Amino acid sequence: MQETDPPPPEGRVPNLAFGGAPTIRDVARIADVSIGTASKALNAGGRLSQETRDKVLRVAREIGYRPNDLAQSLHRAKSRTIGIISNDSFGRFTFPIVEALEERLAEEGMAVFMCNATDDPARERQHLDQLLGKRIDALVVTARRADKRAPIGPLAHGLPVIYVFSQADDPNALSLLPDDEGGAVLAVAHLAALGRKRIAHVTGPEHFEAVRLRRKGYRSVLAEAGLPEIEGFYLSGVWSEAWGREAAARLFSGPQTPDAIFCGNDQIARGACDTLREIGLAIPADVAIVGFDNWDVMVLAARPPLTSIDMNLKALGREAGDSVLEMIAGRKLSGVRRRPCSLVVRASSKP
Amino acid sequence: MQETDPPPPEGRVPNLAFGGAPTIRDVARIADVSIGTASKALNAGGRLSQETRDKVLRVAREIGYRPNDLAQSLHRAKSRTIGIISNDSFGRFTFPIVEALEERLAEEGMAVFMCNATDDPARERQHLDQLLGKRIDALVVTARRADKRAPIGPLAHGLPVIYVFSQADDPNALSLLPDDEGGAVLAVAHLAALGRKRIAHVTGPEHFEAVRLRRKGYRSVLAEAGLPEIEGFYLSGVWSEAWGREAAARLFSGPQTPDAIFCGNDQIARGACDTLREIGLAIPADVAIVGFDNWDVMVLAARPPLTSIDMNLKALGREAGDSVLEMIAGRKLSGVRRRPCSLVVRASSKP
DNA sequence: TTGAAAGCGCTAACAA
DNA sequence: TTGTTAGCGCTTTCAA
Repeated sequence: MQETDPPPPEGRVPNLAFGGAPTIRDVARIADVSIGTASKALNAGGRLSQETRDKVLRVAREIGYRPNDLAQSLHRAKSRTIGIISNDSFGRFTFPIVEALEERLAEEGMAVFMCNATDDPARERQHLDQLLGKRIDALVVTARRADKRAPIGPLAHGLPVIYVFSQADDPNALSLLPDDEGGAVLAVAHLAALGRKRIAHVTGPEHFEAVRLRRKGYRSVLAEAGLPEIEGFYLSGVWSEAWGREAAARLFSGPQTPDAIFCGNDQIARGACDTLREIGLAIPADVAIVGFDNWDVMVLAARPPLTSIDMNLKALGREAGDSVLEMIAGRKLSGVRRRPCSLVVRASSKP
Repeated sequence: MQETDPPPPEGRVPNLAFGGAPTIRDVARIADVSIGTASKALNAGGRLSQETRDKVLRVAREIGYRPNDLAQSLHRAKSRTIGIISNDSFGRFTFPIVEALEERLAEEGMAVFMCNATDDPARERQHLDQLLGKRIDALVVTARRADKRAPIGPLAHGLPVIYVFSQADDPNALSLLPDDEGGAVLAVAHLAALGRKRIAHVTGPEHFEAVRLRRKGYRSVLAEAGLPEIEGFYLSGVWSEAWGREAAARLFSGPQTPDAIFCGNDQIARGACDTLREIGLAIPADVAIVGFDNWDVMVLAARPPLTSIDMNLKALGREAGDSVLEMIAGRKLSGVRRRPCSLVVRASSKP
């Protein structure tokens, strides 16, 4: 490779290491100062004549010098790098989180190694090992999981670990999660405020903690508003449109029919809408609908567009970034933190 | 932090660097050999007595020694790390690619830095700079882009760069893309083989190269099959269900009506299905539909489930991984490579 | 104000 | 078979 490349400008012969990236030694040699002086100039520290400083900086710019973070890290015993292990294949939920987290850390000059383990413990183990080798400063574990997971490990002594959108069976760990129960409360309270009296809840599989929490929120609002929990108005199934369609059909074939449905996700909500329209019921006039996730592709394409609960995953990711930085700075954080959801009102529940 | 942690087992005092991670020096000291010997034992090289080798390995395991990749990289002048810059916010298309790429590289013990630039040149520049500092061995640029992008740069001398699902105005670069034209040919040929004679094409905005290529494929099949290009049967709009619904309505209000529609993506296809069903047309009996992307959420929820073209993005990502490895090994690769799509037949076009 | 040198953790060439 | 040492690129202390 080196042979076929054109010679570097000005006849200088850079180091061959790392694709010929110039080192501080090169800078020092060309600027005709010592390495120590060059370092001082480049790091804007210490006492140095303006002249020397300028000369060094000019040379550095000219030859395209970029300090080698590997060497810096080695010296500082900090890699300024973190690892993320995902078990969701970086899916729909993990993405916004990771994106915001990466953005937050990039602001501080930290970089992110991303690893996908897809729920395979062996791969998780292998990735973790690799990350430890890279001497990451912190580890973030994320996943779309039904329930608590086994804590990751064993890890380096004192390595900060944060579980986001995921929760570990470890009292010393920090978990960041959306407040599913609060989100459900927002949704159902909204429907109740609309004057709806017969509110049904169609949701996903109960082995998801989120399903249980949202149901809890649903029930608490009913109780508080003095609304009845009607037999057959709670339906647990799967996270699909097909289930939403089926569940809606079931609801409207019973002795009592709802005037509002709170759905466990947007796909279910959209399915429900389709069935209602086919039955000839008007949304929201006859039945108001609220979904969960605020997934643009679903809520906007549904007819009518869906009111939904937004889990504010980007905010969650950003906060995870903040926590990572705090923990790297030495603070010990632990416990489960649940962050508020928000209600986004659209036509499916417009008053 | 160090004070509050329990003392390490067996009263040993590990180094304080990198959170107290043991070094090869620790291993050597405890195993009572020289550092060189320890290194030889750990790297399974050189001549060494089995006894010494075993002793070193045992100690290493006991104290949880993991070589410091930073130091290794510094020495080897190879970071065994690559960077990915995405401009798609790691969206629906980028994800499977990145996932497969990461998986492929992880097999070779390489790690991946992920950076999201969301089409902001300043952030892209900043990320690139950071990655160069990390001395990545190669760079992958990915995006959901309408058209060719400006080549990334300036970069380190000789750094391999690969554009995936993205294309740069740089003849020396390697681009990996799905074969949009070929995918369209698959779709339309399938419809023609079903005996359909009046095939329409509803698609996205023409400033997407993919739209132009797919139209080209569509036309070539029509020409080859001796089918007419009927006035008003090509409709370019946006990538949404709403446009699919509208376009279908338009198609069926004209003087001539199609017996098949090839859609530029699955959302358009799904929208078209909805309109057809409302008009009272049977799919595929009256009108056969084929989508593009094979996006599970769409194709499975549509009624009927959609036949679609799969861009095989995971394969693309894996191949990108292979290319990265080749280029790191020194091979120069360049040019635009388009990889085949495949046809996935479902009810919307079942014979 | 500038230079010299030690050391971060590791590998590899050479010496013993 | 094992030990010693130089050096990867950088920062930092100490000396000049």
